[in-house]
Amino acid sequence: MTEKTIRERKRGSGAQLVYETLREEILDLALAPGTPIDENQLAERLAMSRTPIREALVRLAGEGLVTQLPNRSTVVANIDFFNLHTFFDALTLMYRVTTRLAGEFHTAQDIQSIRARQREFARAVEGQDALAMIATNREFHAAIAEAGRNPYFTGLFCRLLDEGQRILRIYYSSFNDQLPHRYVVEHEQIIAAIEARDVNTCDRLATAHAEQIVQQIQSMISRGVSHNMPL
Amino acid sequence: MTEKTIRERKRGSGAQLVYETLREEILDLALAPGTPIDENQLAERLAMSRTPIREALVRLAGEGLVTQLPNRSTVVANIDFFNLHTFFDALTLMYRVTTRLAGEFHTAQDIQSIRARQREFARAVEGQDALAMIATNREFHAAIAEAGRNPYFTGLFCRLLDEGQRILRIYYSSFNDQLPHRYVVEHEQIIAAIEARDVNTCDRLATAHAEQIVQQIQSMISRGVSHNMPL
DNA sequence: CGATGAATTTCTGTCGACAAAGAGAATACA
DNA sequence: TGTATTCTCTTTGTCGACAGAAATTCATCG
Repeated sequence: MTEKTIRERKRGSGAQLVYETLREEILDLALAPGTPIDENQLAERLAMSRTPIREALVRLAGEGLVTQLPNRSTVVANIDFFNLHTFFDALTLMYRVTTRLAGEFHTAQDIQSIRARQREFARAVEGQDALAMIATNREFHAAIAEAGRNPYFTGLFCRLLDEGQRILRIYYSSFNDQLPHRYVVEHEQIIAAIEARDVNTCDRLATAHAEQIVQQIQSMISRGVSHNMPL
Repeated sequence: MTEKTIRERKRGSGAQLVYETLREEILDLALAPGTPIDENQLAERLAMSRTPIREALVRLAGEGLVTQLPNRSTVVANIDFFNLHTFFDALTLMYRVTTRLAGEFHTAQDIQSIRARQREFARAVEGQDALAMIATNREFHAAIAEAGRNPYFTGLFCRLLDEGQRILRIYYSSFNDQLPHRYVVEHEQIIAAIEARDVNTCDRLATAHAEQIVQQIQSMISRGVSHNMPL
C-alpha cells in the first residue's frame, strides 16, 4: 500500500521519509498510543535498512512522539490522561505568548499567511470536516507562532499542538456541534488584534480562546470515556 | 586522555556515553560553537563504531546543541547573538512559570532538594568559583522547575538553561564582582515564597531575578565584545 | 598569476551481518 | 495444576564495509 515501489531514492532522504511517515501515522492515530514499532517490519515495508529507521526513531523520541525502552521495542508514546492539566497549562500559556508576540513582531507577509490558514479553517468548518478542522486549526496557530519570531516558543508550541492533535483525534466524532463556528469568529478577532498590534487584546483573546479549547477537550473526554481509556 | 581504555562496555551504553561526553564538552565550550564534529575521529577517540555516534548526534540535534548539515559535517550549534532577545524572553518567562508552579505544587522533599542546591550555589559564590556558580545556579533553578511538575515547561527551561550556560561560560571571567551575593539573597527569598506557597510573590521574585540575570549577561556582552564574536 | 575544471581524497548515508538482551516456549518439579 | 527453570527464538545495539556527495588537490588554460 504505502510501500515505496521505487528503489531509487535520493541520498539522505531515507531517514527523512521514515520520520515523516511515522510522524504522520502517529499524529493521525493510525498507530495507536502504546503500539510497539518493529524495526525489521518497518524496514521491510519502506524497503530500506534498519539504520535510517533507527535514526528516525531517535528523532521522534526526542520530540516525545515515541518512547524507547532500552533493549526492548520502541512504542508509540502514550497519552497521559492523568496529567492532562500540565498539558493544558502549557498549551494555554503558549497560545497567549505566541499570539502576543505575533502582535508585536508580525510582518505584512505573516498576516497574509495567517489569513490563508484561517480561510482553510473556515472552509473545513463549513464542510463539517472534523479532521480537517483539527489540522487547519493547528496550522493557523502555528502560523501565528511563526509570526512571533521566537523559535523557543514556536518549538514547544508546535509540539503541544501535535500532542493536542492526537487527543482531539480520539474524540473527533464529537466535533460536529455548534462550537466550531465560534472558533472561526474568535480567530477573526485574534487576527484583527494582531494586525492592530494590540498585544493586550491579543493576550486576552488568546487566553479566552485557549480556555474554550481546553474546556471543549475536557468535555469531550468526560463525555467520551467509553471510547477507550488506555492506562 | 578521555579514551575508554576498557573495551568492555555494557550493551546500550555506547550511544549514551557519546551523548553525555559530547553534551558536556559542548556546554563547557570545550567544543566551541561552529566546530565541526568528525564522526570517524570521535569513533576512534571513544573506541566504538560510528553507529552509536550518529545516534548521539541525532539526539543532540533534537536538543539544538548541534546542527546537522545534509551530506556535510555536523557542527556544534552556534550562539545567535543577533536574536538573543528571543532567548531572554523565553528564559524570563520560564523562570516565572516554573517558580510559580513550584509554589503551587512543591512537596517537602522538593524543598529539601532546592535547599541543597542553594547551599551548593552559596558555596560556589563563597569560593569565588565562577564556573561552579554557573553550574550550581542551573541546578538550583532546574530543581525548582522539577518541583513545578510540568514536564513541558521543565523541558524547555532546561534547554534554555543549557544555552545560557554556554553564553555565560564565554564571559565567566567577568563573574567575580559583587553581584553573585545578591543572587544568593534572591534565591533565599524565592525559596521562602515557594515554601509559603505564595505564587504571586514567586512570580514577582522570579521576574526580578530573571531580569537581573538578563541584565548581567547583557552587560557582560557589551563589555566583552572583544572576546570573540562569531558570525 | 589567477581562474576554471578534472581528479582525488575525505566523510557521510546506508547496508547486511553478528552478538547480546529479552520474550516466549518447553520442560521439570512441587 | 501451578510455578520455576532452561532453552529457543525474536529483536535490539553495534560493527565493518561500501557507495554517493562534498571538499580538496592538482592540472590546464586564459
